[in-house]
Amino acid sequence: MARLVDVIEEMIKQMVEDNNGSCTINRSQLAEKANCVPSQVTYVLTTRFSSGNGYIVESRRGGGGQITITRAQHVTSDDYLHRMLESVGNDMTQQQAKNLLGSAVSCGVISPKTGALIMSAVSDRALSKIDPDIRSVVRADILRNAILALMIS
Amino acid sequence: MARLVDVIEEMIKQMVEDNNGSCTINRSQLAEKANCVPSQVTYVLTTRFSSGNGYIVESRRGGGGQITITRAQHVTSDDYLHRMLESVGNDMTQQQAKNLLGSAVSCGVISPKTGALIMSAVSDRALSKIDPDIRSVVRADILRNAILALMIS
DNA sequence: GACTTTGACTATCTTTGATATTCATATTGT
DNA sequence: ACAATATGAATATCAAAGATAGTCAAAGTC
Repeated sequence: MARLVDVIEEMIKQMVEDNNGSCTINRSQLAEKANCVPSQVTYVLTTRFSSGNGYIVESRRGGGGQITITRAQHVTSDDYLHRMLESVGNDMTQQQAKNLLGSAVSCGVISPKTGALIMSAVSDRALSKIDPDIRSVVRADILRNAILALMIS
Repeated sequence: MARLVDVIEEMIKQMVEDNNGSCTINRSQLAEKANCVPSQVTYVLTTRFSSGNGYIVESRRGGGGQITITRAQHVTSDDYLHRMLESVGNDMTQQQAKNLLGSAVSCGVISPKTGALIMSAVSDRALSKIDPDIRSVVRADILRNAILALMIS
């Protein structure tokens, strides 16, 4: 029942933490360990380790190819918030928002309370009255404003 | 004949109460158990578990999708810490400690920074020099003392 | 008439696999 | 030797299939 994405996410995070904030993996090997196809690893990296989530991912193909995941060192909260702001695109699903805020919370840039507050403000429930066609766009708007408010205060 | 809404409402409330004020369900499974269509569950959640009713509902679609219902109750930090203290038994594994602290952090009772600090203090890594036979017992001791310190401060 | 029940359709997230792209190294032609 | 090419070994991409939950309107019930 455990989702593959969660398993792989946890494996990578563990390796990063166990190794001073950075780790290098072999995609095929990790896929084998997690018992999945290699592209699943790529999926996890794009959905859970984007720059918006505070990680830098570099890779190389070909013989001896590899992927390096580094937890970004954010000098200041302001810096982090700026990057957060940039990573909010034109639209954003609930899940994407959750990931983004969760990362900010786990980095200590915002408090859990603040994270929960913002999350509740951009949840599908809070926005249920909005036409689903534009909901994700509205969510992105609210999120950008919230982040700006954090930057000012 | 009891109405379906009431049956489902009761089932969910029971689960929430049985599980420390929060439970996670699978919509289809619950619908099957209640012998109804899945959307009926959604209907109950909207009409009986709205934020106005003191509940927070979060959900996720897709594979492994789920719905989490949380009773929003006001518990003082001190209450929480007391319960935490009680739940630390005679011994505690690293994972149990992680779960306990994670919950406290996500409830906002302690900051992520504090959670990480305590976790590092009771990690297997920190306690590696201790005989594995008594490690879990020592961990529980440290944890109890740490929680007491939080309560006093 | 208000609330409940149902089900077809939609939206979102995950998993898989086929194909494309890139890189290192071996091979070949001159 | 050198440059060009072929080969094999990785990773990236993308679309289709699968798995859930949400929406909405019509039908049913009290």
